[in-house]
Amino acid sequence: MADQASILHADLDSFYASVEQRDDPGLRGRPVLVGGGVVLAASYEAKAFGVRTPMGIAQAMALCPGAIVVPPRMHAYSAASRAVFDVFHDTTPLVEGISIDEAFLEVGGLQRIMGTPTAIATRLRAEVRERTGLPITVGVARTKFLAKVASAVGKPDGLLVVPPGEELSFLHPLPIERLWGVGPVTSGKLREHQIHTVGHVARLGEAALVAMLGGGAGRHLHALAHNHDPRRVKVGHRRGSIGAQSALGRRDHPFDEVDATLAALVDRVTRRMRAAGRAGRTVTLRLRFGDFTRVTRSRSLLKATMQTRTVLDTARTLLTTAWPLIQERGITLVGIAVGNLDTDGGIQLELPFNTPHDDNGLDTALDTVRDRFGSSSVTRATSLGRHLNPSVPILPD
DNA sequence: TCTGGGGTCCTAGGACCC
DNA sequence: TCTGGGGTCCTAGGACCC
Repeated sequence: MADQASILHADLDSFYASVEQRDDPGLRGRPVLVGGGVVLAASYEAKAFGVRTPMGIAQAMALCPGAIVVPPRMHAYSAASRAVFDVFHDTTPLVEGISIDEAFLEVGGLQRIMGTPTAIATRLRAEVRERTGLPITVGVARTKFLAKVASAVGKPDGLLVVPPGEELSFLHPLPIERLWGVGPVTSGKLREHQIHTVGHVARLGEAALVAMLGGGAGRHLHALAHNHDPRRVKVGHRRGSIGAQSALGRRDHPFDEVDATLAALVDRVTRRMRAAGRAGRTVTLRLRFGDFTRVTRSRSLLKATMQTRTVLDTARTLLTTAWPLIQERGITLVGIAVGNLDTDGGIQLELPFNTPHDDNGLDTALDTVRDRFGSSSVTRATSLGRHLNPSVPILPD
């Protein structure tokens, strides 16, 4: 681990609500709720009344009767996000975006030019405020995990630096819910065992945690409680799936209605895929029922696609197979996602194989590709499909 | 606390391959 | 004919994050 706290976690405060207050001076200093059915974001004035996301608007209004409800303006938030990320990129090339309003920045190599991480973080906050008009909190630490905890503790509109040497005394008194990966289920299990703070978790020992939570989660939490987090700030993150979903309400929904919703969702998703230039191979149908249980049904295609027709046909097949379950339990949400976005950018050749493992056919095909695109563009060949007419994607590096 | 829309990662069994 | 170890891919579910 580095000997200096050089990872910044920058996190905009109540992002959607802050953008609304910035763009409409009449909302400043007042409790603002962004959302329709549920609260997507609440200003700090509203949070002071106990409003949280994702709370129903009705419930939030009961807690905070003077709140002003604003419908979300996603385009404004995307634009604001881009402006903030411009400031990040002007600070360091090592920026890892995590969501629309959050990023990690590695500033360890910039000391000579830009000053200490603390100085850089201070300047970053001022610059975000100046250039975008938005409040932002920055946490600084040696690990990603701790930087993120620091920004959460430092909110709102704050800067919190955790120097090496003070890490565990900062971390251990915090409640277990501060650990990344501890949600309602895991926190319930831990609290059943009278484990309430991160310090408790740290003293517990890995074996006991693994027995309680399973291998993956147990080892993960043990490491975090000791501030062991070797992950570096990573640039050039590409998402692995693109999806859309829609809540349906608790009444009865005939097949045609669900099918029409599904078609609209597929249209939205494939449009976004084409705009991003990404093709995917696995189509997943997401369903939620009246009792709030969920299931997924998925199907992997032989070739990656971004075509509305292909995705819709697959989605419809999945919906039809799941229909008996839907009739039994009542549907309240339908969603579609296309994943396995990994063959995009490749060139696909359909080979007329007559027998499996026709290596001559494959070699001939690869020669064809080398002739057309140059030998350096052929870096990997995979045969998909096990018997007849496999399709062979040739992936450039 | 009765719950939106967008994602990520992990686990596990089964089919299939060498 | 019965057997092993090591691996990938697919499907499904679950927990979690913002």
